[in-house]
Amino acid sequence: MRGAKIMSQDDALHAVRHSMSHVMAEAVLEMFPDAQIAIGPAIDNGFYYDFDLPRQLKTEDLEEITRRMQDIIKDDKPFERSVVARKEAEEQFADQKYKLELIKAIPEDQEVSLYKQGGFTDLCKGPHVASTKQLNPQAFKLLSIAGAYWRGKETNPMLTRIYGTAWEHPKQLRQYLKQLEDIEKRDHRKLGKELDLFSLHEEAGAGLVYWHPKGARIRQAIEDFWRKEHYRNGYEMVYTPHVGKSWLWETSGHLDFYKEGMYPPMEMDKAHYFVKPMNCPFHIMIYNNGMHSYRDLPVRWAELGTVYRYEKAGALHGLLRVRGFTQDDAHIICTPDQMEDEILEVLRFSLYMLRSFGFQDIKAYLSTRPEDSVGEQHQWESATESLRKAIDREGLAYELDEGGGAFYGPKIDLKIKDALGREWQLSTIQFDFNEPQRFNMEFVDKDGKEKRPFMVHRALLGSIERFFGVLLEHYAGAFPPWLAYEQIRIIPVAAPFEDYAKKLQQLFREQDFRASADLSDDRMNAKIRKAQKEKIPYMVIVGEREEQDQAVSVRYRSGKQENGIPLEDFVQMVASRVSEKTQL
RNA sequence: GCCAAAAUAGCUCAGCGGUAGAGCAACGCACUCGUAAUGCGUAGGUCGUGGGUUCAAUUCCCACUUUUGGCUCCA
Repeated sequence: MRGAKIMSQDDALHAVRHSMSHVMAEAVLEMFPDAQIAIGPAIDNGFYYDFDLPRQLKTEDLEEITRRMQDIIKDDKPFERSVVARKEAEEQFADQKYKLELIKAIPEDQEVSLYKQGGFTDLCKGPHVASTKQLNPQAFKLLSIAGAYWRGKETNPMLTRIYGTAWEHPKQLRQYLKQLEDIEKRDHRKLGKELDLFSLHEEAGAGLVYWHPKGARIRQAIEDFWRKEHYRNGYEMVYTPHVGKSWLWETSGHLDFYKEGMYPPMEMDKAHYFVKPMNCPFHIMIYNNGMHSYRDLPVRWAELGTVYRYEKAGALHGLLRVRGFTQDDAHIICTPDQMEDEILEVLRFSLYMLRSFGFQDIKAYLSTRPEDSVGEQHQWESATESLRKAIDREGLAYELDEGGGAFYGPKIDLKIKDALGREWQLSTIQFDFNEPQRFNMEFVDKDGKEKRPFMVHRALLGSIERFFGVLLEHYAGAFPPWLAYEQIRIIPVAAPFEDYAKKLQQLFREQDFRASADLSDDRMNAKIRKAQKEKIPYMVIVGEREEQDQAVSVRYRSGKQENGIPLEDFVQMVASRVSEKTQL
């Protein structure tokens, strides 16, 4: 389930949800006495239970399961906890292979507890509500049937998972279902279609994005800002090819470690060319093109580099998971003693960028050395330490992901929370101890000796496609004026004022505003409705009064309206909203 | 890739063994209008693709493609 939490998961609610999953398991066992049961925990907003069933479940089955659950709840069966010997538990679940596996996995020093309600006993740590009567038969809903591998491993059998949501009161359930609807309304795929921003075409290839003119305008606004800020922050832009011969990918190690993520090779002149899944080897080619003195470092090279990666068919999702995307990539190549400052600067820059787009709630995730990895231990330690220091200096909240780094280096990921409280990973700052060595990168140090530089990969927005999708949902399509594909729609109240409308359009365009006049033969009301549905921030409505006074009447996207604003005042107001990047 | 559901006009959806229907959008005509839909009319679909069953398939069955919700993975 992708869904935001409405309330913090207090223990009572957790017990309700967990108990609900047991009730569901009882109901399912009533229907399928031969079913194998796996696990059934409480999760955010609800619960699930995994089953191995004799036949496939249909959506209609959920109705019957629901009815049976309601009956069980009404029976007021107590949840009885008992602690049993391992042997006893194994006898109890003699014909439940998944449960037997779970029992074996319980550490020796831990007690084995069972929970029983009515005719159903489950291996379970608890806790549960005291009796099914404490569950509200009107405060839960079974949401979906999904497949899930036993213990999440692809090689294990696929079980049938039933998801449900459960609350203490029906009112909370209704609230939650309402919120699911809100999330659906904000879905970037829906908004992208409604606002005509982008499309995907099954017949032309899954996971490949087509940017329509309106979407492209917004993307341009993002990219223009991005370039300007990168130059300001000491970056240079580079452009690199989209394909490279196998030598490049052998050297980088991608063909060893990342082959399953790459598009298959193209053959030409007896050589294999691969479409790039990453930009780094190309940036390194530029670096290795000549000698570098320590005086030249750091180099910071950025590129909006479009890469292609094979994603499993089932993983594709709108703009959020695609097969071709543009990273706002950059590589920082520096001496070891520049590293700490560079990291701090990247982190600051990243936070500045994210905040500029309206994301205020930002959290860091620091990932450290995994078991299988390259590089010296002291390198890992100092790199990790400088990442941690930078996070501290910026006063960011962070979580440690021990062993979660890439094999080639530690990293910081930044996640933002959107308007609905959902978390999205955007920025990533990663050390790389692998490629500098593989490509034999060097710089000449003060002592005249050739040494190996440090390299950091970083993407601030992540991928433009993904970032755009997140932004679209965050604003529910109502982009702030600096990003809006059309900032001003001029609407004459009637045909005689079309000339004034055209004049305004010209004037606004000279101010670099994205503006258009609606000269269609719709009535004014219809034009307003249209502009409103397109979520255009400013509607400028003009008739006789405005033309006479060289003024405008403004209807804001919010519905608020102001009449008779002098033209210059309006221009100035919009200009300042745009430059300050504020809403409306 | 795996499990489940789905694919009908540009969009949202109805229909379901006898080769299709609505609303919006588009187009045409009339209306000339002050803050979320003026009226009337016209046109638009080999019902995702390929097989099969049948006298007959958009409808039933199979495969494929894609989408959706999960599992897994991740920018």
